[in-house]
Amino acid sequence: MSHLNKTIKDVAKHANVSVATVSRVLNNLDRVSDKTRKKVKKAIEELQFVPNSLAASMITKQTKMIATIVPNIQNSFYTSVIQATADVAKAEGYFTFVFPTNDSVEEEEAFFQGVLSKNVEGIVLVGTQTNPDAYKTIDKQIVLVDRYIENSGLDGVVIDNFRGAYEATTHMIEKGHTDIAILSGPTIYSNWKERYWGYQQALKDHGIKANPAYMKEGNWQEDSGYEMTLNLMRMDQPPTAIFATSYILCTYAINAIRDMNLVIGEDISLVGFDENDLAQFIRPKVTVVRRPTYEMGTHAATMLINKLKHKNKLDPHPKKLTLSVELLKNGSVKDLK
Amino acid sequence: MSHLNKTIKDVAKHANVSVATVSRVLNNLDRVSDKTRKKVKKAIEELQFVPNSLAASMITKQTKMIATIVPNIQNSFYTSVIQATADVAKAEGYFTFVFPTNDSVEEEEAFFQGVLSKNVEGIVLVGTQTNPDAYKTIDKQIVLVDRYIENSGLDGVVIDNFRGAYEATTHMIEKGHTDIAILSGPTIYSNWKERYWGYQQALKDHGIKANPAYMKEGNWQEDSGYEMTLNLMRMDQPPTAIFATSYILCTYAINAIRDMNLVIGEDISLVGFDENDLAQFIRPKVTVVRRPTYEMGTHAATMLINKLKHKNKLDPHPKKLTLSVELLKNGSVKDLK
DNA sequence: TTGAAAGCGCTAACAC
DNA sequence: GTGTTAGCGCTTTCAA
Repeated sequence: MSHLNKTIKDVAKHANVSVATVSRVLNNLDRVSDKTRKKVKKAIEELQFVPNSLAASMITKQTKMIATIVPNIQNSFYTSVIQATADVAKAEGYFTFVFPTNDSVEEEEAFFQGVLSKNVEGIVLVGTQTNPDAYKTIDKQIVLVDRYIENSGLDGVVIDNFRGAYEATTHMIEKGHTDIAILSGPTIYSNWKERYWGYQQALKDHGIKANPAYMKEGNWQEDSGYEMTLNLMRMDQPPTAIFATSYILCTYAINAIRDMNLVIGEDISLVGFDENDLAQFIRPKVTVVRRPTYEMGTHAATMLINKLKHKNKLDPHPKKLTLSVELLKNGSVKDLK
Repeated sequence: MSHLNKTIKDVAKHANVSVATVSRVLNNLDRVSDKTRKKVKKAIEELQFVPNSLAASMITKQTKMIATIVPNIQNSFYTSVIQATADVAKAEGYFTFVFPTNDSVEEEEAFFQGVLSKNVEGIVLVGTQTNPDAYKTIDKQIVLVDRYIENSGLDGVVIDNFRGAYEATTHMIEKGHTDIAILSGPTIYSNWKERYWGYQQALKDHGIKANPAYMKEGNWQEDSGYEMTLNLMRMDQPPTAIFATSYILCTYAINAIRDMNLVIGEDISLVGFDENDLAQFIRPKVTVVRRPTYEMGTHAATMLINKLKHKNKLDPHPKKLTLSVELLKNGSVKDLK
């Protein structure tokens, strides 16, 4: 903020009008004569005046700023969401703070403190918390993405995790697999929990007893998928199929399988989550549960901005929008029949 | 910005002190007795008061906000830079707007307008413009990343593109290759231009005449690398080696090569830029020019924030920081000797 | 159609 | 140590 910055006052003086008039021109308000308007615009031009929207915010109580909070900004799922919110925000004239929490509750809270004092109007949040009351004290509009919190009273955009996992597992079962492993992230989050449930339900519905040794829960971060896959394949009776329930887990599973000199779709069947470079590169392509990642972001951002625009007539009922998923059968599941 | 928000005045009343005292406590200023401080803190707690840092900004001329502007937020190079600036900003108490320009000058300018009115203090910029005067009117601290503009008077963080390309090309030549193609992005940007120069210089220094038909310039976006690779390999005399000068170009080159049923390191040699999932997955691993992407971001953000902190004693000489690169010889270049 | 003036929530002299 | 007060740059009544 340069000290040399021109103010509305300078413009007023330069154009020989009052500050009120300049403000009217700036905000395209009515009741300014064409002549005055032109005069003011010329002055603005000549002084290279840039209005200080912060000062305006103090009065209008509108900052046109939102925040997008995600665990990580290098995971392609989250970047897709960020891209989407950025696009929607751009179209609506909003500016977006982006913040990675590293899935740390402390980092998230610290950021909340700071960004709330900046008066963001709302937040698109892939949160670290799972407690229904966790975000109760945040007196801002919030839309949760991917990880929903039941009974929190918050709006959210999610996918049909249960069905995605159910269909993926059923697909493997129908191909003759019964020894099906699952690589999961932390099941404290709704997304993982529901995928886990879908997997279990599919097994149950087909009369297959779930084998606890085949169920691996890692952190979604980094390379846990690699170790888990190695461990699975080194069992006395390894699974014949693996369901890797995230983009990252799938990537690491593929790497582990390759490093063991096993062939996907032959020695071991694999179903992943989300399309990704690797899963689409190898042949046969990996069968994956496809979800509309970008659309999740656009819906979330749109819901948020709609709420900001219609603050007065808010629907008090929390809305959870569930987008459907699709099983892309690409040939990485061997037919055992 | 809720209308119900407490203000410093409410706190003052509640604690039975003046607003000045509350302000002092808030900013950890001296000369407040322990007793008063405690009283104020208690009031803040009880009222759940969140200070409006925008109001403070108006007086202090400090907003603690910066912007990170990149062409795209789904490319892993840029996310690495964003992650880095976010990390540095976080450590320094700054908040970061993130904005993708899609390499559109118009979008970039529109964003500048908006974000400048929000009084960001500085900008980390992978810009769309190449004109030395392009950013002259932006009265903010700017640090360029990756794409430097000579004679712009701006600071920047880049890598030694020339040397990286020179060494990569020399490596191929030393393995006996003379028919070496290059996949480049838009050479209007310094990074591509320098890589192109490095490639040409290496050929020249080894007495190899450059073949214009082997030099392909695409847009860095999307899939141009795929088409370019196909076209190269369909030539009457295709190259024996390809230098793909970016992470994306390399990824698409790999896909194209696979789709033509050619074997990397055997039928066609390949050198890429930046490590990436795919280049590291396939065997032999792709030889790449490795650059410190995250460090580019941390250096840029650190330079920026240092400048913001020491505004008064600014070094008037523009600083260009060049980080070194490293050729990771991974075996995708066949030895023709 | 325009201007004067109050005030958004806060900081920073300056006084006591 | 603490309080009073002017004012940051802007919008918004209210008058003219």
